[in-house]
Amino acid sequence: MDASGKKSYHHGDLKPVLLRAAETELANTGLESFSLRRVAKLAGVTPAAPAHHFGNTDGLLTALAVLGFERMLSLQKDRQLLTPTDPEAKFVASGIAYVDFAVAHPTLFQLMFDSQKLNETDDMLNVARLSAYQHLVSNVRDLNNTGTRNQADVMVDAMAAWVTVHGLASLISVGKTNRLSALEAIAGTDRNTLLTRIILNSIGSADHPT
Amino acid sequence: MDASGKKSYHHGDLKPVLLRAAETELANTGLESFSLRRVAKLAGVTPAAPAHHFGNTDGLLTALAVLGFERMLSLQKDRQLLTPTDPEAKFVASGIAYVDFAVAHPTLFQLMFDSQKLNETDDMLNVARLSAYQHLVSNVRDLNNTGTRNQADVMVDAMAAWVTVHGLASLISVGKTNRLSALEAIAGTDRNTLLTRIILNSIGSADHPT
DNA sequence: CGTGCATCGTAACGTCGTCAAGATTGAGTT
DNA sequence: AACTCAATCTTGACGACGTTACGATGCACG
Repeated sequence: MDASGKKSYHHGDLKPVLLRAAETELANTGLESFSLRRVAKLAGVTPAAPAHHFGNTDGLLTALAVLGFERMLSLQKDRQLLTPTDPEAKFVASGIAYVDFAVAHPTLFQLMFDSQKLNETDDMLNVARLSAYQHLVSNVRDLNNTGTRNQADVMVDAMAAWVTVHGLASLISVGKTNRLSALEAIAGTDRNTLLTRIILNSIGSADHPT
Repeated sequence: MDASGKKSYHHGDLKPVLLRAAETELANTGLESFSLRRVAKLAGVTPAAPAHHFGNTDGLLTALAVLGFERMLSLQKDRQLLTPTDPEAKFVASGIAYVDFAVAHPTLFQLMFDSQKLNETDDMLNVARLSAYQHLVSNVRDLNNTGTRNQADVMVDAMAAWVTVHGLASLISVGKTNRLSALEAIAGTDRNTLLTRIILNSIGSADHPT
């Protein structure tokens, strides 16, 4: 578009506009009813325009998932900067950020982890996933106070922590959109206390509060 | 149909046939590309036939999800019958059955927990979900050896266990269809040992092997 | 000032879910 | 045993969907 804001034949920077429109479409109608035509209408272009930038719908959703992974990772890192240097506290902060991201963007979280429409051969996607995973492993590696000696134990602990945090994020976030049973206990006042206890238990940190 | 197996105008018991066809369609093409017309073609009827039995696509998927919950719960109970009377062993067996079901039927598992196409007001669905949840709570309640005194602690432990098992099931099952990073360590020979350790950690059972 | 090419619109195709209306059959009644 | 009627399934159609081929447009570059 030109400086006056009027639309010309060539949009100019349609790509980020399409990504933003796709995110609102995903947030509004969910993943399973995602419509590319509505995204195009939201962006003010015809339904065939996105094909030139993303190939097809899967390409657009894959690019959106990459953005999601990057944003989730940066949220985790930002949250850790507000945390004391205690490695355990940083580890927990990253896990809670994981959950908070899933609650804030449930359908995007579902796209990132549960969708079959993602282009698995996409390099950006695999890089984003790998760096998110490496951040987790790095956090677990810093926790060499308990019993994480060799490489295998670090991997097992990282797996256990990831699994627990992902289960928390998944069940709580779908409880936002759908209606699951009796998960409001975690949404109570001492939410962070509860989450911390569950996350630390996953790696066998032997502290028994109460 | 009549005794000779020929199809008449009235199918007779189309409902279970449609459910079986929907399950194979779900297993073949996944949840996000599920096609009701293909289900009808698989069942040998026209695309409008399912409407008389399930209303619309969401109704069919909801009925299929109910079947999934019932089958998963019976698998958990069957697995527990092959387990010694130790409450902790029974608890772990139920969790591993949860994971095994998700691995055996990844798209059905996704439909049951992550889909937005389910009719949340359906009574059968809510009954099936509630009974599955009550089975978990009952199992956790039997573990009153560690520190599960009052009702609140039982609920928190049940939540923590569910979250961990669900995270395991979710990440491992999507690793079956998609391609996730470095989750094959759990699929090794000592898989059950690893799963047991992770599940028991979730409820703060303080045993440190290795 | 042209020219080439990326960008976007137009028009169309096949598939999708769903609905209204008609055909068909089995079950219940007398 | 003949009739009635409601349930079951088909037919035909509608709008929305993703995708493609082809034409229009205009920016970057010579």
